Amino acid sequence: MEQRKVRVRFAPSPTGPLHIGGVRTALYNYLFAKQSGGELILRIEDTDSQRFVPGAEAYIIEALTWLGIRFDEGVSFGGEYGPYRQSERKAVYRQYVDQLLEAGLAYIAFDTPEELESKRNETANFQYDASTRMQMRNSLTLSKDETQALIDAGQQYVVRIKIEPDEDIRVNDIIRGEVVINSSVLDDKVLFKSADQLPTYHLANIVDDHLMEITHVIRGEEWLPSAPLHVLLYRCFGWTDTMPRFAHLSLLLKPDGKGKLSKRDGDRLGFPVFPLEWKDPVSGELSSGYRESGYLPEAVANFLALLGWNPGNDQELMGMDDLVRLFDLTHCSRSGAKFDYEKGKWFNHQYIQQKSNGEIAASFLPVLEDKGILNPARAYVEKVVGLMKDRVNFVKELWEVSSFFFIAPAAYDEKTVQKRWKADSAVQLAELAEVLAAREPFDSAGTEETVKAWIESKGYHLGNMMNAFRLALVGEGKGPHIFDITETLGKEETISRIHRAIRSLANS
RNA sequence: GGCCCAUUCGUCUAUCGGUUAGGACGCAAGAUUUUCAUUCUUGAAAGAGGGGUUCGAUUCCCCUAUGGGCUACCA
Repeated sequence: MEQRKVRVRFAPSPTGPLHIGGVRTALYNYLFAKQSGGELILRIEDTDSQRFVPGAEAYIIEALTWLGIRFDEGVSFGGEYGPYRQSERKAVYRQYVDQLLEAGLAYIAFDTPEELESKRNETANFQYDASTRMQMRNSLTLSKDETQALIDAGQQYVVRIKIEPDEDIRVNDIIRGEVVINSSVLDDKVLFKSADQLPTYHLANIVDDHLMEITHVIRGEEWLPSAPLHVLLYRCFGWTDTMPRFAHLSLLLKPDGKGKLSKRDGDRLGFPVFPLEWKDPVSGELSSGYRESGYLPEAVANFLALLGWNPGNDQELMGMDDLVRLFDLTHCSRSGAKFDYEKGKWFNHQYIQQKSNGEIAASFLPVLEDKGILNPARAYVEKVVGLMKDRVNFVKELWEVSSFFFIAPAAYDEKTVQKRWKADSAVQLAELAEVLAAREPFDSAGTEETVKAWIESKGYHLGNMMNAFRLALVGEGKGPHIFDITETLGKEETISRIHRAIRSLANS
């Protein structure tokens, strides 16, 4: 068999923001293409003029770019096989529809939507197929002249594929193995619509995949039932020798309950189901995105990759390079994966730890500005980040745990005061302030040594002393190592906070 | 309703006939620590049910149940 260069495509419909499941499909296509040294193509399947949403296409490109998914060809990326927007390929499809018509593999049907509707109502399980098409109004039941007359009269019609009954159609799926469906359960699907004079997904998909020399179709499980129809279409066109291999991915399911993950689950359960924030152009409704929620793209990619695939061992933390190297379609699971948002947070935590303090500080700066901390010293922010980043899942959470580094406590946590502020705390801290004033340099380890030696010489209780000290610096009973705090705050601020605490807690 | 796909800890999953059924998230406990976290250690936690095939089934086959998808002039 001829060795063709791997070419895969991600082919979304611009009907709204890209769903996280779609993002995963795009990611798998990307990983597969990269590891085989192949090409990834972005094709926009906008053959449903009714559901077109402005801005969706740009959203899709921005989202995938953010995640690090790079296309080699397609809408906005150029290439030799364009145009890559199906609405711009009308003439191409018409030509292939005519080819099918001439070969007698498809036929013209005049039945109106209303007629079909009433047919479906009066006949249970009505299906437009070999068993019923001879009772309908189409080019099979009408004479050639009658058909032509109707067309000339401007009568609207669709083109349907003529499926021969009673044949087992085999689809070889990389993930699922051989799937057999009898052609009798398939209906004579519409290939070309009268309403908008565009092909349906089925026709456009096969024609484009063939023309664009696609070698592997990696798509969602929702397409599995129509895969036999697609196989049949390749046969009708005589393209079976270059028919792509199929891989149908299991779906992403709701974390709780039943069904596949939907837009509403995000709102209901409080996590994003879209990569980027999206504002519906009509309703104005805002849907949250992973990017705006503080996720690192690497974390999202890693998390998503593992939802339905695994490297065959225990490895979980994988950067894009690792994923490209390890990805394997045969290791994709056949069953749907419930979306585990908690694990997604954990991945983000891991990737925050991997980033340098400088990088995290850069994304923390806008948060600080938002909190009124204008133009903080960059080195100071980086130092704080280094001390605090292992406590957070998201950059924005850094503020909650480290605000005391930027704003001296104005109030002191009541419970902590009761527990940690002893009768002699004020006196002891005042003495401590003097010891600190004399200490030079003010580094963490050296200061700790000095203070501990002093406490011991005075016979003070170490725990009581330190806890009161912490209360003075932080305002509550938590935080990093206390001398890391003093080093970061600096001598002047440290001593100032001690006096401040004494003033307001002296009577406690 | 019909057709198709699936079914291992709560969740994501490993196992490609023989394992004390492994890992991770989450949860619990302990250790470390002047605090809160982090970290580390430990623990609880699974083969849907029933038939086969086999010396032996989580693994292969069938049935049932359950879940999911599709069933449009939507993709």
